[in-house]
Amino acid sequence: MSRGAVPPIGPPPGPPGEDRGCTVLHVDMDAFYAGVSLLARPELRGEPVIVGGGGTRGVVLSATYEARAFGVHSAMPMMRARRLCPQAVVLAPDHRAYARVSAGVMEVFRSITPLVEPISLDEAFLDVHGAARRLGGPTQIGEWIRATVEEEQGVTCSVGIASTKFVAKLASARCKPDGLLVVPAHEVVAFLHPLPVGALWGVGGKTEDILRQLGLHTVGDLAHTPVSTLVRALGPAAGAHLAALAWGRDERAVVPHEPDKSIGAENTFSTDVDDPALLARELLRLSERTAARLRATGQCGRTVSIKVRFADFTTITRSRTLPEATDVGRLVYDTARSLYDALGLQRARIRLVGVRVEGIVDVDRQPHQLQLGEREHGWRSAEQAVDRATHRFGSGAVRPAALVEPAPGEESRPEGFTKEGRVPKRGR
DNA sequence: TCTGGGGTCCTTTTGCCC
DNA sequence: TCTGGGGCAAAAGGACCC
Repeated sequence: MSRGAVPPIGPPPGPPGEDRGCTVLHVDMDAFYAGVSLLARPELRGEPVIVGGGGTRGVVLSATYEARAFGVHSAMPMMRARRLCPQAVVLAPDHRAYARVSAGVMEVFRSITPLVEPISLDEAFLDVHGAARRLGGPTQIGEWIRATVEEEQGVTCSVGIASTKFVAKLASARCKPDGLLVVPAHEVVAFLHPLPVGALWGVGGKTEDILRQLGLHTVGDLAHTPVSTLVRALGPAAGAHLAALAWGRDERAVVPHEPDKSIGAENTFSTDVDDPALLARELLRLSERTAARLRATGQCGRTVSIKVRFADFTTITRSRTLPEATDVGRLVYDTARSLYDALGLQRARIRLVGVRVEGIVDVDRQPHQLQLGEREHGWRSAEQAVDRATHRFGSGAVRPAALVEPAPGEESRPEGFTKEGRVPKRGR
């Protein structure tokens, strides 16, 4: 580790004391996925670069600011992004690199305070109220984080500092890229009220439409609307929540670790599928993947749900709650399959299927009742053996026979056997 | 312009029990 | 015996976030 003890940091810049009471930091990496991908391709620095799924149906995961200048942004369909910026270099995502850099960045945060709440790979809240005396004020800590992250990981980030989470988040968005912004408590309302309602966390396209029809365009408009009007239009939870946010009120604390509520996997086919055998095989693959993740994290869950998206993008879900929580892929699949069969679809054209397990608890806190026959136990042992083999030989080394058959577009060669025909080697 | 994959949270509907 | 309704949990859908 090149990093020694945290700071000493010099005297605070700017007006002294402006950041007093502003103990929440929101750190947001700038164009994170694109930035990390460029670490391996430094010659592309300064060029428009788009990171996104290949295929015909991918979307933009991230784009450099040079590409954003052409109107490209994340979640945009790749087809459109390429049309907007044909000269952009398109890179496939490298999730391992993102996870590695993210872990390094989170470690920088945790060297400041244990109160780190990761929101995603590229974003986190920090509560520095306990660190301030030791390390200097929030602004100094923010500047130290920015310098250290760039030095150690080669990517830049922006830091928003405020007394509440959501104002800190808006602040980091306002100073992007590569900036830092403090919003002192006495300036919160003046900062918020000119912003468009869509800037608020929780206001997406639909809610924005509803608010616009009420003639509400800015956060200030929202603030001066009776709560009862907002509740009628948006429901009790969202209405009351937005009314509070519009005046800068946000009680949510920085929480270091939130337990999982659900774990799942889904897949959009490269072209719509109506072959029942292929759909069943995909459900099996997704069930196995979901259960393997449950086992890897020592968790199990009681409700299995499936998601089916049709060619016209309409989406349905179906779920069933089991008598007992499980982490057994076979049981997840049997449930998913029975939910799917109950739909009674006659060769409908399907775009996506997904499998999810909800109602998650730690496996050692789940009382296990012995059942007649205990078939499940056999599957569980078998799958744990598969986990061990996967750990040693790599993913796909062992899998259900049904999954060894090629999926469409896949060559007739099991995963784990590479193009060079190499058999996976032991260990390492 | 044709929409990924991982999630969380909220609302409404439905079914069941009393 | 039939009906209404409260309370609850599960199911389903949808908005939203990164």
